[in-house]
Amino acid sequence: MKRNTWQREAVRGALDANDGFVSAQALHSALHATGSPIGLATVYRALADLATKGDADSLQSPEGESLYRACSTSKHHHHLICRNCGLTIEIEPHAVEQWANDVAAANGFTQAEHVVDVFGLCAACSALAAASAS
Amino acid sequence: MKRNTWQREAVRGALDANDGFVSAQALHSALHATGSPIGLATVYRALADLATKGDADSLQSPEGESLYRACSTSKHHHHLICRNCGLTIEIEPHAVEQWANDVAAANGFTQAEHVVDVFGLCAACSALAAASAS
DNA sequence: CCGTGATCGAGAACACTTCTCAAGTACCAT
DNA sequence: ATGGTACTTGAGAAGTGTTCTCGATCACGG
Repeated sequence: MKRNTWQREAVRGALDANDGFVSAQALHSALHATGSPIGLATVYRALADLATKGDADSLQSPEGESLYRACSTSKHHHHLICRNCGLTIEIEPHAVEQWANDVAAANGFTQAEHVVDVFGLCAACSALAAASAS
Repeated sequence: MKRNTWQREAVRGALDANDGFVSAQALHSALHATGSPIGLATVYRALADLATKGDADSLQSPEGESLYRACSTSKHHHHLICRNCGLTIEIEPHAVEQWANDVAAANGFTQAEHVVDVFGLCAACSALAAASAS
């Protein structure tokens, strides 16, 4: 039995308000900044729940943090993430899905899951990088 | 200036002796098991160095550990990893490389890097899972 | 063989996440 | 509306993995 608490709503709201991936800690800070006395443990729980229900994506940042993002669809999909500004674009990798399954099957693997995320610099950040590099 | 110490050799050796990805902690334990009094900090340092020089791959396990693997080639490639036994197969994702670049370019991204790893159950572990599930 | 300074190692320090448990409270039935 | 129940919360402790500190050590060049 799941209850509807304002804390859960707050977490979901904070996640929705954010375009890119955010860490649990950042989300907690953000919520506190708005005056919510929500606890860190609760944020983690809420995020875990959202991720489980498919309402949020989670991935590991290279630094080892767990990052979360509101997910408009619970369908399987992947991301194109700007390394600099965090801008995230959802992508639909039909080809990759197929490929991953093929590769897995060819090697006798079952229950294949794949981690496919593309990191790069978005157009804006690319321009900035080029400018500062010159 | 880099020195050649037996500790570094030991770490590299232990990594080579292993087929799949291993955690830094596991590597440290393995080394201790062989009698090396090597320190955990040193293992981390050596692994970080190897990864930096391109002699080792590193990736984050879903649990957040850093996993390392000796890398025969410093060429870009990906992995098919058994979730159960750790068996790792290197795969050559021509199609995916192309796709990743296309997607990145289509969205104005530059310097695209991608994380493409497929997790699953290898043939042997699949059989085991099926047997225990029934 | 010596001196220098990079490296080692044990443990402390850190960051992130999960767990504990008493107190609070949303929900259902009445 | 009221009461009971048990899920949820929150503060801090605990746990885990990684990095840092710093004196001691040891590889390497001379």
